Amino acid sequence: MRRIDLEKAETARASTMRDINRKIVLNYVRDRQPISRADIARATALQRSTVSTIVEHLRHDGLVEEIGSGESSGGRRPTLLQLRAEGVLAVGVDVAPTLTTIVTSDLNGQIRDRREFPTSSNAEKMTESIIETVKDMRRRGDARRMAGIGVSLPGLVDAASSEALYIPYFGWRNWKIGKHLHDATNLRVVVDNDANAAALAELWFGIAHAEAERDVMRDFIMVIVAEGVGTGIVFDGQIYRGERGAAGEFGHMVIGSGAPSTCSCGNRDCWEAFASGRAAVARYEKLREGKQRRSVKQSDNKNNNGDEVEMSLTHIIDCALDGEQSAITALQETARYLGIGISNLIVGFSPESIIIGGALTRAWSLIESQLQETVERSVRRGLPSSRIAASSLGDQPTLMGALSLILARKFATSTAA
Amino acid sequence: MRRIDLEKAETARASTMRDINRKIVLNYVRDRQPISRADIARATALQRSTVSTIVEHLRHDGLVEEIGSGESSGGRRPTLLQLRAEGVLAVGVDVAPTLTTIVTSDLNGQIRDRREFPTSSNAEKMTESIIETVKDMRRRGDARRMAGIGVSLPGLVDAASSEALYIPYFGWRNWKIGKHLHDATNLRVVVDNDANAAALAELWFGIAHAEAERDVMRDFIMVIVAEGVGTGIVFDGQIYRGERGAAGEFGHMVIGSGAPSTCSCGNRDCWEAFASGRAAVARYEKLREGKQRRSVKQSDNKNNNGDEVEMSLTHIIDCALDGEQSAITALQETARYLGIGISNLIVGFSPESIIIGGALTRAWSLIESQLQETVERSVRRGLPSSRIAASSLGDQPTLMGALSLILARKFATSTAA
DNA sequence: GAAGCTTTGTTTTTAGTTCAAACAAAGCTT
DNA sequence: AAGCTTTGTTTGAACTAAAAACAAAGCTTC
Repeated sequence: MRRIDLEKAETARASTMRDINRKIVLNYVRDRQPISRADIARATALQRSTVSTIVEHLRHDGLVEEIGSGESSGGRRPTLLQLRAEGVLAVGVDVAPTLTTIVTSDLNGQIRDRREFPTSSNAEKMTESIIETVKDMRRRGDARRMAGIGVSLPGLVDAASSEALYIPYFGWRNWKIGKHLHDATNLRVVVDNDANAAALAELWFGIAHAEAERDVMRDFIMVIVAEGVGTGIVFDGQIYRGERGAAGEFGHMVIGSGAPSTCSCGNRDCWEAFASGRAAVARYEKLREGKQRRSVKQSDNKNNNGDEVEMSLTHIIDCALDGEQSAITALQETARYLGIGISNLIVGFSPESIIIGGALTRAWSLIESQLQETVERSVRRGLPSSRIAASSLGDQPTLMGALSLILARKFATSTAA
Repeated sequence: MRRIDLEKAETARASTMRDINRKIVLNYVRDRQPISRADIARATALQRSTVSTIVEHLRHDGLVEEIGSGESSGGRRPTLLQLRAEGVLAVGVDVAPTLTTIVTSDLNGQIRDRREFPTSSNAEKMTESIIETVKDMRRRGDARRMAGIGVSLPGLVDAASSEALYIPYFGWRNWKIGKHLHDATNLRVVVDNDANAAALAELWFGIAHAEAERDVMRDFIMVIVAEGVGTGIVFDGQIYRGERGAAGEFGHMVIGSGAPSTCSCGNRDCWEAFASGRAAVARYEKLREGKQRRSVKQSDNKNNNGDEVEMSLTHIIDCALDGEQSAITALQETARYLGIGISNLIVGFSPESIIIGGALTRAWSLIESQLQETVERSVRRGLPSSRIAASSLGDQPTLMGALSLILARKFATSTAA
């Protein structure tokens, strides 16, 4: 039950009807491939004749293809259909504090080409490197099929204007990466915050997609824990962006006071100040009190390159996985506060699940029980408790997220009406 | 850009097209009344002929009527259309801790009939009283036009089964008010949490509706502050309910420790424990230290009738409005913590605005600046700050909410596709 | 005040899409 | 081999909105 937005609502005409049904059929092919026309007709309650004409269109557009016939169930054998994955290439650009990864993938999210280089703290240099890499991939690949470039950034992004408003890690402001990339390549460019992008990837390529039996998750929150803490909210199968695209900054919610580190916004009582990689580093340092081999700058100036801080979270996780007690303690204490924030989200949203991504997930085995326990204790009794899980997208959910910014467009319905 | 829910998606047929366009036209009539067919055609880009046939249907259904002709702009005079408000009657039941209000209204939300009685702490007695009142209203009114009964409750509600899972104020559990009301009246019954209901009212009958120029708010959060703290989330013109309808319990998010009162869930670090009417009462008591005329039970047992606690918030507000300093201080201190929670919501959602409702709003003039200031200080610099406003629905937003549960259905699009 | 222009609303025809039913193709069962 | 089942296509009907023509009613201007 939703209120119509009269400013944006589009009236239905014959083409609307067609577009809706084509999208539905395309999604059935994607989700249940291989599948026959008759199966689609049964599942959608469309007539077989209608499905046939729709499939004909989809084949003509190069999105669907026949792959021979299946087993007979007592009559004519069905003709099986699947996505024509090679029909579309997407480019994904994942800018993380230390490493920038650029890949191309097909419609199924299968990666075709991959490049990596260290992220520079100089925004102009980054713009150049990204453009160069994409151009090179284009030369070597099939440029005609490139549908667009998705860019995932660790900061505040205005998705509408494809502009990075503020990247705290490097202190970049108003980085117009979207415009630059578009001018250089003439491709569609979509830019978003890393947590939003990862949430989108989880929605379209995550757990639910893998386990065909389970329903697709449509309400969940993605929490990216690395240098900072970012959140991406998925509501009713859709990313929630809020005014000026600034939603999903739950990392800055107040959960107490006297945090071990400062937040990227300067406060000391944000969730991020308690539960980020930076917080873990601060705890580890305090535990080792001067004994630590590697000195770590407390980042309070913008524009510090900060590689050491990021390295340190990686380092702590390494030590913890090696069994070093103070590293384990630092991580578990961080996980406890992570749990408090997650409890807040669960209590407020009652989502189907909370998905954790980012550098911290490498220590998942060490922190999972602490996390579960904290949430268990904090969530109000009687309320349904949501599942908490590490991202199913491997170690780079944000990279998959960058691709999803382009790929999801091919299957999603428009926002109108 | 949303992912299609294949389990629920309905394919488009001719009737889908018709239904969409009828809803759009109906909403134009509602929002811009009086309006002519030609104006609707211009605004929607539908052909005048199409608008004519749609309006014919809407008139036949008794939802729209002609009210004479308007001014000519150089040609034939337009025939003006408006909602036929008497076509539909809705019943709204607002169960608040002290008072239960039952009203009927027309399609425009104009109240026609009104009854009130003190809320009893006995659930069965309440069921009876409500049924009796509705039946009586039905006898005296035009029963044929009654479209349904909306019920707003201060607690955890499963909207799908129309059952109150838990009403902390009275300790009621699994109160099947929906089923009982439906069995007794054979009308459609919709039950929801008070904050959700009030949010729905704000969406359909709130500020934006009154000021025709401004865009309709489609992303905001309703915060109801009375005995406890409840939140209703509106996202993309739609109430967000979450798993098992348990969303919107941000009152139980952790924002610190050592609150002046306990939360209805028993914890002492929930937002509600810092910012509810109960918290204000505790602060006031402490400030007056035994001097207060009226002793107030600290409610920690369920099933305490608790009228006195609710009376006390009213009482404190009265005193504060009379200029009593300790009452003012207690309220402002409460407002400060209210502000912290609101900051969290703003930072996380970046909604267009936060709307405050409930008993506390009577003290709006005393707390507004404190609230604004706290939020100003807490919200991260650079992020857009949302507007904070008292509900525009008078002193009973939840009553309007109860009506909206039925009325909104007449104009809203279905969730499908 | 009459002719011509403008605006509104209706009527008629056309086009696009799905539905429904019949048909053709291909395989299983007995 | 006959009959049944299943799949996919063909053909015509039904529904809806678009487009164009028309009718009604008012304004403007000479």
